[in-house]
Amino acid sequence: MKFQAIKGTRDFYPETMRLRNYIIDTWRRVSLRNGFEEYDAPILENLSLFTVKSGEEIAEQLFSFTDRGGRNIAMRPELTPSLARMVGAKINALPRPIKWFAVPRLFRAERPQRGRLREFFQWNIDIVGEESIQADAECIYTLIDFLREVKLTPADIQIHIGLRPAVSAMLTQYGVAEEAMDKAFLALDKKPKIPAEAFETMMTDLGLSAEQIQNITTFMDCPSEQAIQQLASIEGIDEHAENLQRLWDILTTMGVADYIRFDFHIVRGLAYYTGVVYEALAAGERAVAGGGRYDNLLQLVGGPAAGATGFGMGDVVLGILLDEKGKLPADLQSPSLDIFVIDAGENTAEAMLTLVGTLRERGLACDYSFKRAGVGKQLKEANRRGARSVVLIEQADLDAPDSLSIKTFATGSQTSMTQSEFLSSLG
RNA sequence: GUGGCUGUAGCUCAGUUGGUUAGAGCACCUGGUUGUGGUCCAGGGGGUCGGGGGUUCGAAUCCCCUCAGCCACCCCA
Repeated sequence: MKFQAIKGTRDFYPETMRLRNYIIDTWRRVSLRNGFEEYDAPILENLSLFTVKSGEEIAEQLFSFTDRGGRNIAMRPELTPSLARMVGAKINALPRPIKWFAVPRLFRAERPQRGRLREFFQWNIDIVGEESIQADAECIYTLIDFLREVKLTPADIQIHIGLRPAVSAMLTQYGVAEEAMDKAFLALDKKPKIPAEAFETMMTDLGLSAEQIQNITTFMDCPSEQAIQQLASIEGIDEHAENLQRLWDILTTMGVADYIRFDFHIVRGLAYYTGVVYEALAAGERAVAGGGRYDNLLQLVGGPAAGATGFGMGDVVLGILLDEKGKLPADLQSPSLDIFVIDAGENTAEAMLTLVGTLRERGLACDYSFKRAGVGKQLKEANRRGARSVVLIEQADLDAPDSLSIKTFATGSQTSMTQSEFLSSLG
């Protein structure tokens, strides 16, 4: 074979396309029922839209090219800068609240590995212009609503919620210098995955004493149930602590608290998060979803001075998780047709085409065999094609008594009727 | 960018210490069961053994290079 798909990209044959559609259709359905509106932006953007936010080094991690006019063009690695651009252009004309979702196709020039490809789809949920924790709660609720929809239980996956300003204040209170803050966050992020000694070494390297490290460790390892009370020991974050309590109350009232836990290890890489941060984590997998509040980001990328909060969920890790947990719907295994029409009589080929046309016009997924074969062969094809029922045409005159036989595969039952009786039975 | 593992049919794999025309199951296609599907039976197509070079009388098998895939690290928007 001379050509193959580009590294890190996927061919979607019908079988895998059904999976992709299932995921995206579910994202869309859940978004809409939670009151979000869909938007999208171009796949191609100016390279500088991304470098202004993340620095020049980001250019190494995305696909870009120079067009014939000498402009630097990037294939978008994320959607948020485009969102900022779009919102910024019409900020005063947009009806509030701005609850938007998108399912962009994204590209990143990274080396592929489990759960990470170079081309993928990502569900984005964002609320712009609402500063209150209610907006964060709404996003997290929508995330959980999706998890429930795809049958992932609290035993399968948990949303770990952190609070970046509180952790920052805690680290300062326990002796971490301002210039060491980024490295301290990185250490906290890694802490659950590395040995305790390795974490202590990292913190010692930041100039912390054993006692300071112990204070930090004790704070971090606090159980979720005591996380909010514990915040009282940190100075200057009363407002954040109240927000976290409010978040808990909202999600409890809405009946999804069993999906969440507080976990201050969650700090999420880049520094632009300004409030709650969270990741949907399943055992043994990288994060299925991640997000938080980013009140300064829109302005940073040239957008309006408006607060925002939201999350992203990639299709790759999600697909792996659904597969391994056995949560993929069984009907993804085969194609589906409402009705397969079988030419079963003498000179009924033309009547078959007539009926197929009528059924399709009524909006039914309907097909027939290209081959003029025996009834057995046609039934075999109907079964292979995933038809729920078949209509056997017994007589060329579709209005004659018993001209049609209707057979339902699931039950094996079969009854005879005329075309008009059949059509009215469809409702 | 760094490191490890793996490449035989569309998929999962077998292939004896290097030895004749490289096999199986599944999938696919055709036919049969003589007007009723899933089962079953028979047959068929499909591989320059990832590619290139080398050793040898002879290489899927041994050596070198290369490409690809997977996994981990870095990073994670």
